Amino acid sequence: MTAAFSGTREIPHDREFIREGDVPQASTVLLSGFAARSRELSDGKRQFLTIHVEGDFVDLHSFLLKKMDHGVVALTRCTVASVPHERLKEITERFPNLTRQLWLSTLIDAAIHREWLVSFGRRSSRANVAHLLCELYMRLAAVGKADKFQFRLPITQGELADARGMSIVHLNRAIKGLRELDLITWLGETVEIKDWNGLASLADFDPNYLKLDMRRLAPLE
Amino acid sequence: MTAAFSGTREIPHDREFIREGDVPQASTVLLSGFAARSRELSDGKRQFLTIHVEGDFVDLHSFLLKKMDHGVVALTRCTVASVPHERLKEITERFPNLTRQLWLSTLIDAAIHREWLVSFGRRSSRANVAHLLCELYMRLAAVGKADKFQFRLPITQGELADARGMSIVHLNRAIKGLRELDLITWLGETVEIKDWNGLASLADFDPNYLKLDMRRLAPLE
DNA sequence: CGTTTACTTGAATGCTCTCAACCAGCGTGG
DNA sequence: CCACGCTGGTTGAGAGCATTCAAGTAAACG
Repeated sequence: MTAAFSGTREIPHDREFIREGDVPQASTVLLSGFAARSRELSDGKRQFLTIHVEGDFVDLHSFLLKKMDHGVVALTRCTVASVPHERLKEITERFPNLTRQLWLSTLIDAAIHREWLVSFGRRSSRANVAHLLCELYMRLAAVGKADKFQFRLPITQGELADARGMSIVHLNRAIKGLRELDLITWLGETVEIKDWNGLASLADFDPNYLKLDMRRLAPLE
Repeated sequence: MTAAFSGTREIPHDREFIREGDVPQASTVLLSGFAARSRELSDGKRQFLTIHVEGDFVDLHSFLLKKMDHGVVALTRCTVASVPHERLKEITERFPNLTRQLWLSTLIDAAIHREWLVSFGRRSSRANVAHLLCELYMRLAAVGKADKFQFRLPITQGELADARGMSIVHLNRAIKGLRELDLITWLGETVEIKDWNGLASLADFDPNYLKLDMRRLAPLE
């Protein structure tokens, strides 16, 4: 049923390919690259709401929510595919199992939001950053893009700062802190977690919320 | 189809009636009172993830996510009803429309999470509090529990602080700031928004995310 | 090469937290 | 009836955290 995808598209780096206020007629799956859901305030400040990795539906919720309450920006070059909402409607009419799988996928998005809320509200800046690294490692490993506690993270500190709700400078110092604690190394674009247990315990990280065991990599196969 | 409710229950004030780690066999609807989804960190800090008002499903996501990644605590005396997951399963097998309605309800939860993320990450403390007041006013008005820019909010500043990711003292000063700007009054348990436009513009509040027009008050009628 | 982009660091400012005290209202028990 | 203790709200002060501004470094690119 890869026929559910109507052709793939390349998105250049830095392009906001879905905009707040849009009413998409199709939902978009990220096939490669990194993207972020993004919200901008009237004073110009930007907040990312999730970082997406390959295999993620970036706006499945627009199927029912209609109008986008945030944009989606390509943090790297991305390739994406679309699933028309009409097709999703058919699925919900005829395939309850698949429907629940799609629903589950949006529920995991919400679980990630909740974990970020905890990070923003109650974790120290180091723990906040540590938590994101743990999350990304687990999610990337689940799609074969991380291994042996290493992964490529080709996104800037400015973008990471927008993902953590902090300033660039402060994010930088938080990373420095993690390095000084000997928890990670970060050379160029590759992150290595030197001490997973240490990092996870600093971050109070429990991977259960990601439901990696329940996820199907390609929900529409 | 109110038969979907299997009897109502009273929950005393302050009781955590769903706990992190639980695997509920039914989902719970809040029929009256205030409740909050709550997560506790190992150092004892607490973060609320949503405040629920009457009419809300507090853990519909447990139908598919199975294991709770947070608790739910009664902020006031509450009355709740349960919908067995078996019943929900039937609905997803037989009633696509209803299924989409339930799915939508969890998508709105996620939209609220996103708005909180923006508040925590990028809004000033005053704007953060202002945004919550705007949100609660709109949601309470939608269920007939707010009117003429007034509503009862019978929850403590300690609880509000946990809902905003800040300390009690700082929350108190943020409220003080809103009072000094002549945006609100707050006498005992009743909040009055004296200047809706002022409050909403300080908070950068746009009610679209709540999808009040799409919501059915009782999704199971 | 010179320019640009990203990372890093220092310093000053301002925001937020903790600690501590005080006040008001309320319910309890004497 | 009043004294007491409890809870919740409010304020002050100091310490610590995070932001901004600014400068310097390094790698990437035309």
